[in-house]
Amino acid sequence: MSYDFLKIEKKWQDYWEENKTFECKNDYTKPKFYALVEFPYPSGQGLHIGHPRPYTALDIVARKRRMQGYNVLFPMGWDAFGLPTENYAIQNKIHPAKVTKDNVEHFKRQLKNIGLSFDWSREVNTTDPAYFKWTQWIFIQMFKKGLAYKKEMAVNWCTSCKVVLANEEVIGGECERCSGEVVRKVKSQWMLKITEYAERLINDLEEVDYADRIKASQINWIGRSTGAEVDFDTTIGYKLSVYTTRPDTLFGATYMVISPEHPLIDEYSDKLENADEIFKYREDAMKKSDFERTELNKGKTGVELKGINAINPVNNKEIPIYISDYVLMSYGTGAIMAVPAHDTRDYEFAKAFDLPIVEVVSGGDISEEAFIDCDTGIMVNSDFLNGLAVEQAKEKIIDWLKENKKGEPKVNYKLRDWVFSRQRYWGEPIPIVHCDKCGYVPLDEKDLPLELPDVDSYEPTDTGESPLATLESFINTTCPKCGGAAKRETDTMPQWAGSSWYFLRYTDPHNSEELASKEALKYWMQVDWYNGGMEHTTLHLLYSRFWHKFLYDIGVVEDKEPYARRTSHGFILGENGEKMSKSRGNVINPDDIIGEYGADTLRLYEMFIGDFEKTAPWSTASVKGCKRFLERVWGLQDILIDGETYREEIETSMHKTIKKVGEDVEVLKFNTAIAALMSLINDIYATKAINQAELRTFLLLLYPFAPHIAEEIYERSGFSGMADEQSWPEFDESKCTENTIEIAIQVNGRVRNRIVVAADIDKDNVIDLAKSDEKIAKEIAGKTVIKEIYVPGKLVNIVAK
RNA sequence: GCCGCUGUGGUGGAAUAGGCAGACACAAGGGACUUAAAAUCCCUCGGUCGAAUAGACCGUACCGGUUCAAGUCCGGUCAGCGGCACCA
Repeated sequence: MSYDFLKIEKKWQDYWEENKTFECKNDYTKPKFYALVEFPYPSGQGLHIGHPRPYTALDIVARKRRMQGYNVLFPMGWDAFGLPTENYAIQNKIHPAKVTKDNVEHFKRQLKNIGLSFDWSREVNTTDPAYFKWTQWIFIQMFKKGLAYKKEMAVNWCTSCKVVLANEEVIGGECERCSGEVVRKVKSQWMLKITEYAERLINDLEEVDYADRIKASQINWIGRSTGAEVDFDTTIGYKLSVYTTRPDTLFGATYMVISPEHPLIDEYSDKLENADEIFKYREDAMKKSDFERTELNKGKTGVELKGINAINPVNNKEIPIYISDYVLMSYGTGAIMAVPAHDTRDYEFAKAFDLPIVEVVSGGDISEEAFIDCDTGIMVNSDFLNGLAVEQAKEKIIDWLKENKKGEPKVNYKLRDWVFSRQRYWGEPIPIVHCDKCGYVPLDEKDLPLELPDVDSYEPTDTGESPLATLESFINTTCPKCGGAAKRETDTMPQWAGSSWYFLRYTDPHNSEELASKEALKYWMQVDWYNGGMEHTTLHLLYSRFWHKFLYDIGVVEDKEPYARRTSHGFILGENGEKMSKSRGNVINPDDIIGEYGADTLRLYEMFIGDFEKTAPWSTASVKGCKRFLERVWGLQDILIDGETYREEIETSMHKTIKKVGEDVEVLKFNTAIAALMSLINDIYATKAINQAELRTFLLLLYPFAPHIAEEIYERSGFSGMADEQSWPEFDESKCTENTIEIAIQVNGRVRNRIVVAADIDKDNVIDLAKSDEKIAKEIAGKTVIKEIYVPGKLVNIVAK
């Protein structure tokens, strides 16, 4: 009987579906485990070979947890709003809902072919009105709390997608999705005040178990810095505030710079002697995209504000003010004090405009470059700060600023509010109307969901308006507050909206009264283990933490943080080590691999390919190794003998492997767990037999990794019940070590021989044995032994001179 | 520039908390079986010297240090990957 994987896999997949094997119990008395993988965007291309890697990993965890007695929630759904679907719909003149439905079906079939143990009864879809009703509901709650607001602002506009992008979606001046050119455009946009949560988003990372690299990049992205806001008087009476992280260098501030958008320019244009020149500079700067403005190695440009000077508060010296595009309106106050001696950019600007450079921290050579080092410098040319170290000077100057009412300590963040509107069709409609009398008014909650209307054309418009804006019947409505005529918001939400809370919906997906019941949320949350891509660290992961914290604040959820543990997988690259893509011609289709080698082989290979957290190149040749292993597993049936306890010659191997596999799964070392199973099967074949007790344990260890073959052999061997209902095997620590061990004997750190000794031998005995060994005796003859080291179970080192 | 990560055989990768480097695989070579091929099984497989499965030396990007002992710790250098980037 050969290993007919196609037949076996089909058989068990059908069985699991018919018997609803993986639907989790609504038994809230059992211990729970919530395993979560990021739900995919169901693109037209179908499943990518990268998808099964994280899915299989948590499938292994989920299956193991079920065997360990947990009530496991391992759900799956669809993050289905999005541009590719909309674009496909436009090109092919099919409704995006239909495209979505087809793609979902395709994805679902592919996922089922991998044998993942998802609870499909809890499937969610972000484009389902019954789902996005609650996305809209959350938005309205945010609006009511003042966290959603509309603002006229310069935004990132993708000229190709014809849509506004969040800062997070702009990569090196290009659109994250289509690589199209991104320019600045002033538009009125819905914004979410994520900045209000910046501090908590950093601080609460201490409460969760995320991989360090994930925490680090979130902290980096939020970009907290501490310093002071300092007020400078000007010769026209305007108070010019700046933010600085180096208030200690205040005596070195020899000029100031404001950003081109700074309100001072319009307010006091009549005082400017060179207003024309300044307005011209501003116009040029506004035309450029953020990327152009911040492009590397660009020389500093700017124009002096003639007719206005600033006054340095610490020494009352008059200093000039410049306008320059290296100062951004969106950070701090949009103005800076320039300390050229101790800031690289200011240094560069001062050199270009021949401005004075005054050293206030000694220790560098300011004739060569700005001196930045805060740790070693001593204050000079700074009156009452002279002689202090930088840190002391910071404290002292802040005290001085407070006393003299010239400034105060201040914390700043790089994080900006989240641009939340998109001018596209295929997204959640924003449930707000604009009434001339009442302003922006949210829909009544009983009128949710606000569904997408049917339109003839989903085409984006060059005017920057949503396709919905052309639909009079949709736009014109009545104000929920006053009943008067009002107009609907026509922008839709970004793709990140639906994924910001989907993990909550899984706990109670069919609830029509609430986003999920209190009991379900209380029982299932937090997510115990969430795995997803590194690329979502500063987008989805941060956004969903923000939403969850908001829901915590309004009493919907009980935990401050949604995810107790977050891990990240590496990408799978093409065989040539490059990113897989159609244009490179190195795409591997999971369906092909399953057809040729089977789902169990695919699962095993994706886990065996390398360190789970690192990228790994695909190798079809190596897939065969995993297939061979499963063939050998199948072959165990031919050498099966009777026996209800482990045979002596294999006992230690059995116990060691149970321990190793169990531990490795918990720390993402799936590759070495599989290696351990391979070693065990090699040991078993070396004995030319396997007994029933051994086979049963082996199958249970294999089951989470390769469930179809494990279940099949389990059944054929006549063991009771199903593999997935059995308890995870246990090991006996005392049986994990051999009775006798081989230890290495080193002389002066070099291995000279190996001897076999009893495992529990003591130091004196083993060293006597080592020294009496013929080779070792020869090595140390005529020398004085200085030191004798015994590392139990490993080696002896004799140091001799 | 800043933050994070990585550097080990022909390849993917192992190596608890400093203790025998190269587990487990892939590829390659040799052999068995076969009319033949595939599959399977057995053997070899870091380098140099060597007839050797005797033995010795070298070897975890590079230079140095700590230690009885370093892939692992410390200091420095180089290379690559990812992220951020005129953030004051």
